[in-house]
Amino acid sequence: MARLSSADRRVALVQAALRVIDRDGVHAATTRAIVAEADMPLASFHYAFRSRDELIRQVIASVVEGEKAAAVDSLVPGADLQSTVRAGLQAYFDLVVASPSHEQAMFELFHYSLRTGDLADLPQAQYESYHATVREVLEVGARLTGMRWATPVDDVARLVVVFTDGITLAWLADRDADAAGRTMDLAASAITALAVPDRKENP
Amino acid sequence: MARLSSADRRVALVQAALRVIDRDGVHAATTRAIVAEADMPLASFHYAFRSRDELIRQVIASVVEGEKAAAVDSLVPGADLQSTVRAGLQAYFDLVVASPSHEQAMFELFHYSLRTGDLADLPQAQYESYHATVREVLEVGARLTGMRWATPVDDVARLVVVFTDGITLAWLADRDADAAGRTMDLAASAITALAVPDRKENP
DNA sequence: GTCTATAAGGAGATAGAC
DNA sequence: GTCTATCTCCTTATAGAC
Repeated sequence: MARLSSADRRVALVQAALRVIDRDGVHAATTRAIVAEADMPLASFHYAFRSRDELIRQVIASVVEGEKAAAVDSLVPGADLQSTVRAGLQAYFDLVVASPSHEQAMFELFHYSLRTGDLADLPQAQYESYHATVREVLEVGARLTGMRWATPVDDVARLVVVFTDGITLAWLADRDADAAGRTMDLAASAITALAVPDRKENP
Repeated sequence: MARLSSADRRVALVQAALRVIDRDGVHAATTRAIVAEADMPLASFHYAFRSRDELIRQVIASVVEGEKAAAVDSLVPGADLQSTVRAGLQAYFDLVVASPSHEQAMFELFHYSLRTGDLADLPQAQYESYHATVREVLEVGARLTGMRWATPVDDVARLVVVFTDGITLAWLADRDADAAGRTMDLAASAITALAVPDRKENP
């Protein structure tokens, strides 16, 4: 194997850290566990990162980007806005069920940041990114189904994230996919109720 | 100070642990930090509890009880169901704002349990307790305002917990109380939409 | 540049003195 | 019964050999 550049080493460590966190949780992501996962000697860690928290910061930036890509993929236009929203929620939920520990890891990273002085700026940025991403999806979804949001789209986006977080937590606790489905039905209705037909569509 | 019985010692340690967790997070709640908070020698810890996780189990049982009491207190009947629900959400949210790190601690304990084999049974019990408590409040709230739930009350209760969890997480991230208020407005509407006038009230 | 070896400190749990 | 002193293991970080 060729020697890695410093930048490549950082990327490899971030990916290894994410694998460890997904598998065993944030508290298990020690420098030793991470370098073992990346198959590197321990000293390489502090050659690439100043501290463990500097790596965690990169990990969070990386996963937030990943969520953004996943959200955009979730837009599968349906017959009307309600079925589009319901399908989007289901697409997200399917990801959660496929890798529950990844979603757990997202929450753990969030709470770890809240408690860590050096990372205290991350939670706000994380949720701003979520809200901005969902807002874009909402705008496209409404346009594709001839609707517009009667409530400020910022507030609708926040509501959607509230739903996805809450639905995820409840399912992580009881693994009741049927109940989660019923909550998503209610959520899709509540979200769709905030839109009205777009008059500009048929002038 | 008189010597404490074994049972009293357990209670004192659980309360001390909760104070440490609220203040500094679950990861900071080491046996040493807990006995220091309780002003006891280190060895007392393993005299009262077999392991740290056995204490954490007690802490979770204790805080879940606390949430139950708080939820019942949140029932302040208003003019109609919607304002009653809105006031209940606000009462909960006021508690979050008053002690954010306590609500953070609840989430941390939840995620810690999910990752810890010995405690893996707790998250489900924790959410069952939440759902049961909210269900009772919902039933009383509907009755007091002459309404009944047209959707199974179990599903409504789950939706309410989804809202409170999601609203709390978003506020912990951006501390935007105005945005949280607008989400609570939307939530109160969505919840109230699931109830209908109770025909039996005026036979 | 890279890695072995080690420093320095914190963790849970317990042996054994009183 | 109670607590001091300690055991053993694991952590982040770095010094210094190659």
